[in-house]
Amino acid sequence: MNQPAALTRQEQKERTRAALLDAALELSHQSGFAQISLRQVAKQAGVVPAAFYRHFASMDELGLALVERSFATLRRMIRDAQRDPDVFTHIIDAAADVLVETVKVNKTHFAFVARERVGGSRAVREAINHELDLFVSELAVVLARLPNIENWSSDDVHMVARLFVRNMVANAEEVVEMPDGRPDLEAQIKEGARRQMRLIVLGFEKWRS
Amino acid sequence: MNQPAALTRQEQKERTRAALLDAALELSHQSGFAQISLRQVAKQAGVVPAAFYRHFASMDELGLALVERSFATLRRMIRDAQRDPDVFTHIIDAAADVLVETVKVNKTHFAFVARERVGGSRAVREAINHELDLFVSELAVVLARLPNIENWSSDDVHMVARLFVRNMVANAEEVVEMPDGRPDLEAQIKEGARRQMRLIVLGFEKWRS
DNA sequence: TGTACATCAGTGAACGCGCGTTCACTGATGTAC
DNA sequence: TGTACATCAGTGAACGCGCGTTCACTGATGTAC
Repeated sequence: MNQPAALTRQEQKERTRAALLDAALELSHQSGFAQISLRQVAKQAGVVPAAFYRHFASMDELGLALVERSFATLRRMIRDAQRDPDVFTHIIDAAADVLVETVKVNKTHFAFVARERVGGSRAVREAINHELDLFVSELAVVLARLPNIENWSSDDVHMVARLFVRNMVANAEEVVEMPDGRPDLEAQIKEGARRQMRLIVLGFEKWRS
Repeated sequence: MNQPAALTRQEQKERTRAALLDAALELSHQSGFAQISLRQVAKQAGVVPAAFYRHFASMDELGLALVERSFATLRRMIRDAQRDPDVFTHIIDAAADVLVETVKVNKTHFAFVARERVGGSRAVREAINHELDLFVSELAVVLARLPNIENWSSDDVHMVARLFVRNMVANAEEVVEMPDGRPDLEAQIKEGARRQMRLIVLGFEKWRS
């Protein structure tokens, strides 16, 4: 009969930090990160308000940590999608499925990004837009390998990547706002995303810059 | 030498109401409507906090009045665009120009819509999304008259209208965040909007539901 | 293994502040005669 | 036109509350010997 291994100080600190991040994410789901207070976050995480300062200097700093965590999820999504060989043969159906599935599983992260991209504090907003720009560039690299796009100017490829990311963000917003237990709505959003992407891709063939 | 005509009670009340709305719009430009306080709005409008209640029961009610005012601007835009005969011959260039120009002139209204659409309180958010849905339907009616779209299903026309409105909102966000006195950036956004719309329209010809 | 000291994550009380809301009021505008 | 009363937009003081931040503290974990 061993004692349950006591946590080291470091482990315990890490847990509290994670609890604060989770608390902020959950609370901001209702009303937006900018509306929640340090005291609410501390209470939800089960610590006293002053303890907050052992982990973050301000709510803004916690917000930036959340941006980082949320985009780690997004990057994992695109990396997985690239590894899947179907993506290049059935790129559109795959993208629609992956989008809806990933967003559903990581609802809180996507909701955070969608909300704070426009409504957040300056620091949080800028961090998110920077990450989205990086994301557009990554997608542009993937797109540049597609048959009809090979010879486009890099400006044009970037434009298409922005068009896709915008619609991805917009569709993610819809999934996020979807009430639970409505598979019909989910199918509808997925179908809409698929059609929009198909329409855009149809334009590829005839494009002249 | 006449006395300057004294304002009637009604006129004076109307002025204060407008001052409160303007104050809220201006203050929310910095940090978002949900972050500003009733007291800040009253101060900026030059009245005592208690006077606020002679005009609105709460900040939420003022927010809904702002949604209404902002969409009146948007509706005027689309109505003007339809009256212009060039719109059907050069629909894309015209749309890009009208978009950028109108947004520039009505920056505060567009900024309000873009921000509060996702970041606002539930009531404000829902009011904006409802107005945007109406806007999509209006645009669908216009699009249905275009050559390659005539025979599409109404579902498909709606899908395209959503695609356009989404990109319009996204482009409006960019114009709103554009620093003053950067005509180069403005031209860049306009050109980007134009290309995206052209790409989408190219897909029209080949579309099979 | 045992002891003495150092570290430091989390505590709890206190602070001054801006908040939304209430209330009785004031005094200019409006109305009836 | 003049008078007496009614209306009501805006006032100013007061309230209780949650906020972010500070501070000296506690006591478990970590370290040196």
